[in-house]
Amino acid sequence: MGAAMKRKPSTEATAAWIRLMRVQSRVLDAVEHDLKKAGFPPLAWYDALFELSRAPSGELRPVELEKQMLLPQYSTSRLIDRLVDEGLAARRECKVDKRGQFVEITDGGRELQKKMWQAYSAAIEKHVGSKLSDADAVKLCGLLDRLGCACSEAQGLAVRDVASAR
Amino acid sequence: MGAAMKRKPSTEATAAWIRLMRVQSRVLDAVEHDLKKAGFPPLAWYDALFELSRAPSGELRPVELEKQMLLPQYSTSRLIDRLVDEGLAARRECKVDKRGQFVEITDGGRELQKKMWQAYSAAIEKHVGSKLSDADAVKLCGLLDRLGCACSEAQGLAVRDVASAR
DNA sequence: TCAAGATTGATGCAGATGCATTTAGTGCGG
DNA sequence: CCGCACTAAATGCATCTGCATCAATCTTGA
Repeated sequence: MGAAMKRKPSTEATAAWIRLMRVQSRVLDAVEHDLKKAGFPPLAWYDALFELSRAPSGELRPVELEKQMLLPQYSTSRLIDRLVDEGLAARRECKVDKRGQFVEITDGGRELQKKMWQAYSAAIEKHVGSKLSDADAVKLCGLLDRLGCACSEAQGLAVRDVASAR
Repeated sequence: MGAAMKRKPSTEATAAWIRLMRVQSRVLDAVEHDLKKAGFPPLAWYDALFELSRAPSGELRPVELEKQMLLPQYSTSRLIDRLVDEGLAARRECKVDKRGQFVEITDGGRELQKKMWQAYSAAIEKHVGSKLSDADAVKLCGLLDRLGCACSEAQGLAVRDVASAR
């Protein structure tokens, strides 16, 4: 493994990289914009509420949430702060490990999650679904999955459950 | 166009949306990480230097740069501040429109852009190229292009030129 | 049993971002 | 020529992020 292992990407790979960055950015901006226009908080709040809502008893350890959401630890900690400030979640003590805690979604949190899904799903349909046949969406998934390394586990779950999330 | 137009996305579309977000985030993180580990500034600096370097005379109006990079105005303004602070670009007055200015890449800027391309291209190959055949990369491009609305113009250029950028 | 190390979560600080507004200059219609 | 709407770019302010570090607690192994 010398300096020679720094190989150059093909034109095709570079083009795919650029598309991946640009298209994701555009689509995400569009969806976030729709959500904000409808008066909702950022997508990250939805993701957190969704993960909490589908957890047993509606509660998770921050460290679990962190893994699900692929966020850094401090970022999760502050997101929880905000959810708690807004009454969407509550911190509960963890008896078996006093360092830790549980974060439990509140009724208000569940309600917001459901309301957001209305707008969120409409935005996905508008910015993704309407531009791609189901067959093409499947092809796109397959190609993207090859780029993500070990992302299939958490991802697979999320996909299945999001789809049935209402 | 009543409330009924809020249609629900298919399972496939939702899965594609999730993959697009997660995979992009992972791949971008990986590439940015490699770049940072090699001691380089963020990718946005490269993009700006690249746009400047390929512009006629190596200079652009901030408003042009903004359009190329799909960044908000204030963000471009501050990015230019940083490039100028580091001696990678210089602000030059615009005689035909005194509100405006030109931003010109310096020799140091061109040099950094080239050095970064070494690490950047290696990272693209490592995180994208090596995981996808050229044919699959082309397929991925095609599918992604259908999600991005009018992104083809600037994108097409960038792709062609990035590929020949050294 | 107890010290060393690992793990959980919070936080101080510096820098970045988003938003609204400001400053300066252009160009058009009257 | 002037006023008014418009565009270019910068900036004040609040918030958010990343990084390093901290405090508390748990676990391990001698």
